[in-house]
Amino acid sequence: MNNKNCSRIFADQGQIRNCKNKLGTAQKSLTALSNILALAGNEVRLKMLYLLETEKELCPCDLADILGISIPAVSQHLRKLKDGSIVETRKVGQTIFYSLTQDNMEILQPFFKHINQHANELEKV
Amino acid sequence: MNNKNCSRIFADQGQIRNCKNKLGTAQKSLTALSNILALAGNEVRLKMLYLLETEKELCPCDLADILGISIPAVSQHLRKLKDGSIVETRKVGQTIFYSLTQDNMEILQPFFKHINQHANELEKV
DNA sequence: CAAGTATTTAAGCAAATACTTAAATACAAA
DNA sequence: TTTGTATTTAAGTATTTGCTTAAATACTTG
Repeated sequence: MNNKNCSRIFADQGQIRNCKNKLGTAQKSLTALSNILALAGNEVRLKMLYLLETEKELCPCDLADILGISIPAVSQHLRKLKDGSIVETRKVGQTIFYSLTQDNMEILQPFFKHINQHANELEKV
Repeated sequence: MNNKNCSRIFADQGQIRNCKNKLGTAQKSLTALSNILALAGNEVRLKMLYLLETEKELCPCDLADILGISIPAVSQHLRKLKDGSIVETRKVGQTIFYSLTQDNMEILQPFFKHINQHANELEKV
């Protein structure tokens, strides 16, 4: 009816109102989650997270070597991950070791499981 | 030693080689997963997925109304989700209903759980 | 067929991404 | 202190993203 976008007769205004309410309630967690997923949704960063999971900690220098990209590129990805509280740092001499924080493990852990499962499946073929 | 990027004495070449192998093995699943996460890593699209999960199916028109963005914007997001096999369509008259496929539920389901949990926590405060 | 409606596609644009190289820091060790 | 190393930051650029409006499709129905 009084719907600017959609004048479908069958448009269920109650449903639409209900949906808006749900989004309102979940707004903060939706924003937070999408931020984490956006970070993990870059292939290079996902590889970094996967490597940090398996290796416990790595320095930017090693990551650049493993991933085959420049050190500044690695550093900039790591900064984003650190800004998102996904990784933390430990300093040993002049080397800085990055590792995963526990903050978002509930979300990240299934990814690692998924990657390993599928990698194994491909191995078995 | 013979490492262009990193000449740390303590760089463990065995570890680095091992990491490269792991990435090679998991390459395909890393690419596939990062694609899905990139799609879900956009707040608007994450909302869409969340809504489709709770409502079973919705048309572009309703989504535009609920999300407060234009119909073409919705349509373009939906196309990306469809290209990624995350949603599928059902046609009723001239209305097209979008719904989640089961293909990536293993990955997506935890997100919905996470969103609901956190939304509930905020409610209780 | 003609008119209307739901959706998609096209075109254009501003903002965000992700990389590169070069310069700047920070620190360790000779 | 000087030199060298690990890292970060800055600057520049090409690409991608996500939106908008306008036009095109597809389909229904009078």
